[in-house]
Amino acid sequence: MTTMMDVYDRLYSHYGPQQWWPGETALEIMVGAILVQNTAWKNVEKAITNLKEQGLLDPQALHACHLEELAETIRSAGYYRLKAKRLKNLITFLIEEFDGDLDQMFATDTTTLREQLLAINGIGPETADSILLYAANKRVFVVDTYTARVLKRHGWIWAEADYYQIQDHFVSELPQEIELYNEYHALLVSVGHHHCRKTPKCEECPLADLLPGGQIVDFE
DNA sequence: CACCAGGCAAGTA
DNA sequence: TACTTGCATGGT
Repeated sequence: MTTMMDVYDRLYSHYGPQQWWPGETALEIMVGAILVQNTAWKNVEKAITNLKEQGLLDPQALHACHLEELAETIRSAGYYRLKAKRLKNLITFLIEEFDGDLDQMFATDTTTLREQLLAINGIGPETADSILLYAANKRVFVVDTYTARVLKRHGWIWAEADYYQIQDHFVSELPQEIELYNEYHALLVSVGHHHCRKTPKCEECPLADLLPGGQIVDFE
């Protein structure tokens, strides 16, 4: 029987420590979490560089920036008009509820803050949890597309499992430690980038021998 | 050329 | 509730 800890050990042995999130400040991590929605990280990097050059990686500056100017600055991240609005929604929340103070925001009870984040238009479960784990340093397990694919293709969860069922699968099996949650999600993205894509390359995957019958359980 | 990327919300029935 | 569609740039 394969446990989720076995999977972690294999991924860690193969890929090593991932040093996530790839961002300097808490604000940069939150901005990145929105910009990376259904988008390659490479496209987000240029957008964040542009924001830094424009001096926009700051709560007050973002709040003061016009929507159209913000949209042009983050153009390379794709869905740029949509994401400009989503960034504005998050910043407005930060300014109005916490006076633009991230430490004050992160001092909020985790369950309450999660509900508040989910109430913001443009922030769903993965974005909220990414912010909580990687920006706020809270003990929250992040689930993304790759995570679902890895578990479903290996038959470790039923194909119809939703976000919260997948999240519970990890939380109920693993030691509940922030560092483990942090590293595990990053490792799942890494194996996703290399192998567990829509057209998977399972041959050299560190989890290849765990496939049921050596076959991919196709659920898409 | 087609396909995909570290989602989410709104519309339809 | 359960599908479907729009959003968009940039790499393979």
